[in-house]
Amino acid sequence: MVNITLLDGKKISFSEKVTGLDIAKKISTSLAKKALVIKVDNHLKDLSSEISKDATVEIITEEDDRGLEVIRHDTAHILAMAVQELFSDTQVTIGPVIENGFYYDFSRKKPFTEDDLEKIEKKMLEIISRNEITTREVWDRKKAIDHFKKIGEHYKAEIIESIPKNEEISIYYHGKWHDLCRGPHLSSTGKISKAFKLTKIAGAYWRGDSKNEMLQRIYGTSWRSKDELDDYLKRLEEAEKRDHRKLGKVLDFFHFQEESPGSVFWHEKGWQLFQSLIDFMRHQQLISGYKEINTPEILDKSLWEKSGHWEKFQEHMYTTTTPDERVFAIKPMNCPGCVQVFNQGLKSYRDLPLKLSEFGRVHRYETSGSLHGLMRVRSFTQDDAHIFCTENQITEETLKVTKLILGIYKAFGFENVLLKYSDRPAKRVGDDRLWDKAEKALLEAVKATKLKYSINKGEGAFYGPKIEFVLKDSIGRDWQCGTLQVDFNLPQRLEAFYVDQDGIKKHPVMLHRALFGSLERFIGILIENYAGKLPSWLSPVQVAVLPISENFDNYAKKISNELNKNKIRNIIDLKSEKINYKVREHSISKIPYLMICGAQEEKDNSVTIRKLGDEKQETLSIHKAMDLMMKDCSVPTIQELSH
RNA sequence: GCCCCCAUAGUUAAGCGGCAUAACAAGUCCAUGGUAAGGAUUAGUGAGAAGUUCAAUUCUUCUUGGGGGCACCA
Repeated sequence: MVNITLLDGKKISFSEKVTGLDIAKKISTSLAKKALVIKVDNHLKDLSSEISKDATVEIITEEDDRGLEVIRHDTAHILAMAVQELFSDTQVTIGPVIENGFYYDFSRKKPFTEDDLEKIEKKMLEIISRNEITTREVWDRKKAIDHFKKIGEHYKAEIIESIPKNEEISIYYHGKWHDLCRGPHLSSTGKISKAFKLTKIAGAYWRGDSKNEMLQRIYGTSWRSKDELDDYLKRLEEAEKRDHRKLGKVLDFFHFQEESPGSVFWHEKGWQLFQSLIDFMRHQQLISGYKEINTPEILDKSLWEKSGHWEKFQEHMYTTTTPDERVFAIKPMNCPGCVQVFNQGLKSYRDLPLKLSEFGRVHRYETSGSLHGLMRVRSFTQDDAHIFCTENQITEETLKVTKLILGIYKAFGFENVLLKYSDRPAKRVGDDRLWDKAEKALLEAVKATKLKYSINKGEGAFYGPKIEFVLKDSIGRDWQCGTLQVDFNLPQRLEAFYVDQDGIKKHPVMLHRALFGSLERFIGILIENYAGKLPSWLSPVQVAVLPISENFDNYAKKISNELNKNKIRNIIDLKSEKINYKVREHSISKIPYLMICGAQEEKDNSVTIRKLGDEKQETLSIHKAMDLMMKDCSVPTIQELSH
């Protein structure tokens, strides 16, 4: 007697062992048709797997996301199958499910081409049509290793060797083709959705290690139906339209060029945006008790040796030798410079916490392949600050920083923020006792924020553990922006002291923190988040003044002057084009307000305002128009933005 | 850094082993206008280096930069 409990609590009894399919059939024939896999006591299993003792069973169909994942996994399998049918010189390795699809890594001397992808897709469709039956076998470990070695599948043999001893080695057959796999799988290839597409070819290291061979990865996406697939492809297209590199060019914000790979040439408009963000941040920091400083870009090698950067960070550092043969480094971080400012004049415990902020431009040599528009550059500006405090102040100061960060992100509409806590890396400076202390203090502070956090082992900075503030952008990518690090090391190495209550000189603790992280990256994220349609306070040009014809140029100039007086960033378009043309042009360049000046307006000292995205217009007196602009275009505070 | 792909006018693209195209943008002229492109006209182009060839923008090699990934990371 086998008693099966279904998810809704209903029980079905069978006189002997049953398969998942039997159970589905018992419930309804339509369910049996739709069933893909089953979940037995929390383990996903094949539909054909036998259940011989009482269990809780869930029948999973394609409507379930877990069902879709199984479909994707199967699609990855037939991708491998198709590739091996077409290209016999190919070894298979791994092929997992990822967000929206799957990939499979292959080892083959000759690279796959775009044309190959089409051939492979055709072959995959053929395999689905052949409706090959899936069977599962459990093999002896040694037999499996020998077998895969014999047929030249050395990667598979290596995988089996690394499977924990207590796990069984399961082999799946789809017709004659077979692969090592944990499963579960659909009962035949005919059940696989035809709504898939192979999307790209890429290189990927075996086991993700750059020391290993580079394999060829084929990515694919797969969905329940053609409609879902088309939807997905459309979403990708939409995301592409928001690409900050494209918009940055169209909106005339910035450019890159060969002579300085990974460094931004900011154009007038992009730089204005940059300055608006700094204004915003400067004001917030002032309210929060920070003092702004600025330190040199180039500092003698000896200081970097002292701080530990020379030893631990050199691969990212630009250096320069002067005609007198002194070696300098261009700063990759602001901290050593900041400590020099702290060290001027003896500090008392009464001065702590001392918060020194700096909009510091740092240079880091990054590998060429990692560069990506504004998101990953070689020269960037941090909204950096170093908080010198006592051990007892760490938690409180961390909470203050967190609050400030969340407030600032929220002001831009980023409400989805995660924390990542990273502890000591292999490459580090300082005594492990100090690390124990720093990690404990920071982890406590993380817990005190009551935010969701994940732990990244060994990913801290070389001088201290860190938390990272990760936000999601409009196309679902995670970006690390803010960061906070607890540092007991640099104050010692760079001889920072304060005099405590008891009259004894002690080292302060340093909290390194950045909120936007990199201004450059943050701007990239903002452009994509707003699809280029920046809120008016950030928009580089806030108003375009458009005369209806040349006859009203002078009146338009008067309006423009009025805007200038009120510090509203505006342009005036005196081109001899029709108003239709001008409205179109400036709408495309995403200027928040258009002010139209014609006979009517000149007559009663007014302007007609058209807001970006609206079709209606409103005629206001100059006075009222200026009030509206000043209200909507000035740099706000967090408090104003958050409602 | 590694694998694959790409490089044509200010921008987006087309094309060809033998005069290099189009659209938009820019300039000039006409039109003087009321909310997403008025008309005419002018000028402007194959990343860099080497090779094959009678002839290279086109084929080959290298360099540089860019893109998609991997690795690395703010």
